[in-house]
Amino acid sequence: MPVNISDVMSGKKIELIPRDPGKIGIYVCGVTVYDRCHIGHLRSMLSFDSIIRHLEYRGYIVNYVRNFTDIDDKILNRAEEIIEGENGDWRKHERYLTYTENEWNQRLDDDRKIREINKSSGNPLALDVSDYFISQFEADISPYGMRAPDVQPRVSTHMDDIIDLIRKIIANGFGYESGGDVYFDVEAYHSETGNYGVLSRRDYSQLREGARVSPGDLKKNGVDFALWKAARAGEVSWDSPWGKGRPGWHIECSAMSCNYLGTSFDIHGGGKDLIFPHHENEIAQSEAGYREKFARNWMHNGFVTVDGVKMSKSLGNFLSLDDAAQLAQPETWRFLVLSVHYSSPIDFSRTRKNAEGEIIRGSVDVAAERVQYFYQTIARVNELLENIEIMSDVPSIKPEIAGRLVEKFNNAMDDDINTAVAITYLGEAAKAINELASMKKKEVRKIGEESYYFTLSELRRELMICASVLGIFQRNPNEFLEEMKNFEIKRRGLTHNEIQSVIDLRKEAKDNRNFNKADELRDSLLEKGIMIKDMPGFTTWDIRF
RNA sequence: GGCGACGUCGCCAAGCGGUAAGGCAGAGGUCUGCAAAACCUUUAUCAUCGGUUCGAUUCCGAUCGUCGCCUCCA
Repeated sequence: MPVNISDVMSGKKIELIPRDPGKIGIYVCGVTVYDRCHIGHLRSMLSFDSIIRHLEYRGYIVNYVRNFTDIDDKILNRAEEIIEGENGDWRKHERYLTYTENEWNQRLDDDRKIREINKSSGNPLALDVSDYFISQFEADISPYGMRAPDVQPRVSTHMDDIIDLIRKIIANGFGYESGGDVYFDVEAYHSETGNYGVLSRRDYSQLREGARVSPGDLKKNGVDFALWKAARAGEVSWDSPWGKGRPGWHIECSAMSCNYLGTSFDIHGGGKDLIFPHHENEIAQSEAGYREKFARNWMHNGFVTVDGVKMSKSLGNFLSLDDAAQLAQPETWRFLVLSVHYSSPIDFSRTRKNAEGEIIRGSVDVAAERVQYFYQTIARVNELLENIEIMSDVPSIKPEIAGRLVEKFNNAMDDDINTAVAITYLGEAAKAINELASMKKKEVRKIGEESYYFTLSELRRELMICASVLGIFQRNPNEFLEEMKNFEIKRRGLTHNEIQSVIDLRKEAKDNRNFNKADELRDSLLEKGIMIKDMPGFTTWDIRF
C-alpha cells in the first residue's frame, strides 16, 4: 500500500509519489539560532521524525535536510544587546516584559558565555551567538533520539549559493537592486505566474492593498521582500555584487534546499506558522530563480498550545527545552507528540482541578502514565517468556490482534502518518498481553500452553516492531522504569529513604493490625503521587501520575 | 476587517459518504485486611439550522462559538 499524505498546497490527501522512485528528499525548516529552543520546536522535530522514520521503514531512502538559520535580524539584535551589556536599554523592550527571574538568569548567563567565547574566537559576535545556540540546540535535543538530518546546512556557509540564486532571480526579471538592498518583485512574479498566495490561500490583490510602503522604503511595492540586505555599520557582512550585506529571511531556505535536494524535490515541511510569509516567499523565489516547480508536497505540523492558547513569547506561556526536561522524560514528550496527529494542535497541560474541584488529568501526566504502562507491560511479557521455547505451528488465541498488529499499524501510518491511531493499536496489543499475563495457570493449561506462549511472543514481536518505527519503548524496560521512578520522585521532592521509612512504619502498623494507621500512612504517600503496593510477602511502591 | 482551521462522551483524541477507535476520569466486578496494579463490564448520534444523497459526524450553505494567520515565530 502506498503512503498517503495531506498536501497543504492542494489541500488534499494524496499518494506520495517520489520524484525518483524509492527515494524521498525532504527539507524541514529548522531553527533560527538566536536563543534557546522551546517545546514548539521539539514538537515540530518529533513530528517530522515520525514521518521520516515511517518513510524509511517503508523502504524509502530518505534524504533529510534541516537547516540552521544562523544569520538573521534576530541574531544581529542579540549580538547588539550583548554588546550593550547587561544594563542596556534593550531590557526594556516589550518582548522581555514577561521574562521570569529564571529566564533572566539564563538569558544573562548565556550572554556572558557568548561574550567570553567571543574574546578568543576572532569571529564576528553574531556568528558566536549562532554557534553557541547551535551547540545548545544539539545538547537539548540529543536525549530525544531523533533520526539525525543527513545535512544541517547553515546560511553562513552557503553565501555563494544564495548570491547565485539572487542573481538568477534578478536576471529573470523578478528582483531589483535598490540602495544596496535587493528585493523580490512580487508584482512581476504574480502577474506572470498568478501563483503568489496559493499555498497560504491568500488573495494577491488584497495582500497588495494591505501592505504599505512606508516613507523612505526602498521597495517598489509593499509586498516585496528583501533578498539581500545592505550591511549596517559594524554588522557582520559578506561581499556581493550589490555590495557588502547579508541575505534576507526566506532566501536561505530556497538556496539550501535546492542545493541539496535539487530544484524540485519531494517534501517541504515546517510549522504551520511558516506557511505565510516564509514558505510562500520560498516558492516565489525558487520558482522565479530556477524556473521549476519547487516542493512537490507541503507538510506542516500544528502548534503547541497551553490551555488552548498558542504558546508565544509575548504571552509568557512558552516552555523551553530546559523546562521540558524538568517536567517529563524524553520518551514522555515523544509519546505525547505521537498521541496527536502531526497537523493538529497539541494542548499541553498539567493535572489540575476544575471549577467543580474535579481533577482533570494533564496531557503530560497522561502521556507519562501510558509510557509507564507500556514499559511495565513489556517487562511483564519479557519475564513470562524467559526460558520459554516458542512453538510456531499453533493457533493464536488473540487472532484479532496477534498476527495483525503490524498490518493495522502500517495502515494507520500509511494514512497520513496517523500516529494517534497507530498508538492505539499498540495499546490493544499491550492490553492483550496483560490479559494473558493475568490468567491463572489452570486457565492457561485449559487453552493450551503452546498457543498461550506463542500468542504472547507474537504480540511482543509485533509490538516491538511498531514501537521501533515510532522510536518508543526501545530501552531495557526495568532500567527505564527505575529511571522513571528516580526522575519522578525527584520531581516530587522525595527520596527513596523517605518513602521506605513510611513503608516501614506502615508495616509495623499492619503487623499490629492497626489498619487505620496503615491506611493513613498509605494515603499520605498517595497525596504525593506515590502508590504503595502490597505484593505477596513484601511491599513496594510505584509512581502515580 | 481579510483569509484559514476547528467545534465528536466530564477531559483528551481518532474518524475523510454507509449508521461513532482509543486513552483519562466515573460506575460495577475479579483480586485484596483495605488498597494498588492488571483484566472484565458499562457511559455519545458528533455546536445549531437547512440542503445534496438510498444513506452524512463525514459533502454544500447559513448561524453561533473557539482558535490561528495577516509583524518575528515550529
